[in-house]
Amino acid sequence: MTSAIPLPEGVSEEEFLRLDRQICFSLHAASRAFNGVYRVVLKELGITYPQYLVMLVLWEQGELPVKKLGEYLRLDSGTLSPLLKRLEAAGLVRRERSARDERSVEVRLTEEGTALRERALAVPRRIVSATTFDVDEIRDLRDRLDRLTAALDEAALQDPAAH
Amino acid sequence: MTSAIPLPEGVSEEEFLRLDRQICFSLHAASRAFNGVYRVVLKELGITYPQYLVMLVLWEQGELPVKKLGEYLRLDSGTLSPLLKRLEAAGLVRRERSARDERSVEVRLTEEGTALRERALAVPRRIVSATTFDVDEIRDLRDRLDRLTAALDEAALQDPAAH
DNA sequence: CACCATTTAGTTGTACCCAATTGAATTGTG
DNA sequence: CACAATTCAATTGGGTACAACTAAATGGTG
Repeated sequence: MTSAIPLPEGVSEEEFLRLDRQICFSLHAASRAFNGVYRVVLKELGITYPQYLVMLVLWEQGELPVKKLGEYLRLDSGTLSPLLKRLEAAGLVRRERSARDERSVEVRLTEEGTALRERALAVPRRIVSATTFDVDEIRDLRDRLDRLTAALDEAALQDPAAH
Repeated sequence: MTSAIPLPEGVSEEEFLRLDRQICFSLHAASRAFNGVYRVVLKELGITYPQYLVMLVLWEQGELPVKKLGEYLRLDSGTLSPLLKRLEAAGLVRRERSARDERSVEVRLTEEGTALRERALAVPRRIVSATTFDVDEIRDLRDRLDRLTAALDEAALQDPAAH
């Protein structure tokens, strides 16, 4: 059984090409544009955007193992390990092997890492403001993107088999 | 003169934090999810998603200099140079210094590169289908993302001065 | 013609991102 | 208890992405 194809029959291959190109370009561009604004805003904090995402989770959750961090952010250890080392080198976090489970590494904030939160408080307002979107538009866009992500993740799992 | 802040006064800092987190995370996730689907679909063509974007432009435009390619894709030479070398190593493109202007490098398709288009024709349909979005939804999302990108690009230019 | 700013690719260094592998620790089963 | 399967972090390798820099070529301007 193939997955549902919600597109009308009468759409030409050229039309698909245009649509595909447009949506991918737009998404790619938006992602990089966001990154660009974050680069500017976070430069004064001395961290990158993915590092900021990690800090957000730590500020919210306190300490937690690399595994959990990866689940929250959907990143694997190949991405997180070097990133966390850089955060440790910057003095913002500490990494310690768990006593209970020697396989696990606990990531926790240092004094400095905790203190950084104060300076980071102004970031979201600046970012949201930079979008020129109002609260409802942002929520709406977020919902659409989440729906898109769910569909794509689903397809990535099923497609290799469907070929 | 500061840029317009379209947000109501009564929104708390915590609310901004949530919004910021959600929209950034969702965009990040969507971008990577798209990349994941492309990875799966393009594996049989032996190219990556950014390489596919380059091929799309070449299939459409014929030959063109690295500079123009970068303008179309919003990528600089630091990204394009190694990418194009890989496409050349794969036998899909050739790079030749322009006779008119020795600074410029023309990128053109090989026989093999041109031939690949046939096998790539099925890609857009599969990608669009994977989104489960219909044509209107895609166009609408594209428009929102483009609006977002324009606003963010604008902000990235002005923000350093605004501090 | 000589000088200088500009244009264009390429290189280097830093940082993500993912696939695949490694190695240590833990858990489940007989 | 022994041993296989699993879990978890780290590492390695290939591929973007961008900033800063280099180097060659071009195009004025005096």
